[in-house]
Amino acid sequence: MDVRISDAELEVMETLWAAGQPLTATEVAERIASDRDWSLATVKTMLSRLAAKGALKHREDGRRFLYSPAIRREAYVGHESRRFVEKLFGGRLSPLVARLAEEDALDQDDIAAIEALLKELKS
Amino acid sequence: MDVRISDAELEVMETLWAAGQPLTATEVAERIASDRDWSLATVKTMLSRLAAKGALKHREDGRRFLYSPAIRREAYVGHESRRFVEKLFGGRLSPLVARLAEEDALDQDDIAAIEALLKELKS
DNA sequence: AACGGATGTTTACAGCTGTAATCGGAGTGG
DNA sequence: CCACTCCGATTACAGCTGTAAACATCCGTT
Repeated sequence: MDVRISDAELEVMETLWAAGQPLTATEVAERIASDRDWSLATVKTMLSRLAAKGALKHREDGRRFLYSPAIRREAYVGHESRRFVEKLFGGRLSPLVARLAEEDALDQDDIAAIEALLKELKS
Repeated sequence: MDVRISDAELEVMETLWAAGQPLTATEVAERIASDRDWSLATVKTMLSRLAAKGALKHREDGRRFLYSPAIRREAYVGHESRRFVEKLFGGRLSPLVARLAEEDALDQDDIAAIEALLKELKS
């Protein structure tokens, strides 16, 4: 369950998560082409590696495969977030908030959203 | 200025940051030995790679080197934090807070600390 | 039946990582 | 002066990453 996904692989996962339905390799490539500048071969490599890692599964559809995520985005993102906060901030979120605040990486909207979340938590 | 530091290398940087003074390779190894189980050779490799990357600098002290960080921890941590939030949360911190909250990864102290920080920001 | 296109699989290859062993030069005790 | 030790530098090597080309196979068309 501890699937590590590289930056490039993540691009493919994001595409599948965003699609909300199984996609063929070609479809994935088309949707990624706009951002990154990958050849179809590269996308296929990513799909194979992700399948090998168990991050996605594929179902046969005649000649081709239909790929879909095998893990939920929330689960993956939550896992990575805990890892990150653990690694650099001793597992506490507040120092991260402090650091980003210090660097003016938080806008008013973001701050308000966080406050609302925390207020919710206390009730 | 965009120094990438791997997990293992980070262990060495943390040691130097924590030391607050230049250390020899042997000293670094001693201080790390408790956590990780690295040979002195491995620590030396890390020091060389970090020096090559410009993450640390060394000064000659007779026959050996005294190593010290070339970048400040706050700068590195801030950089990585922005990268991370950018990569998984579209650059906004609130969704990260939401995710961790959802997974009960925030304790009361942490929450209180964050609220205090944000309150400070608004004044 | 042969050919070309679509598709997954295999192979490629350089750079980074984790983890070290080994080499070569300098200083030290005898 | 010589063997030994300490230290940085060089070399090693497998696994992961980014990026892709080549290969094998099947399907539909000519």
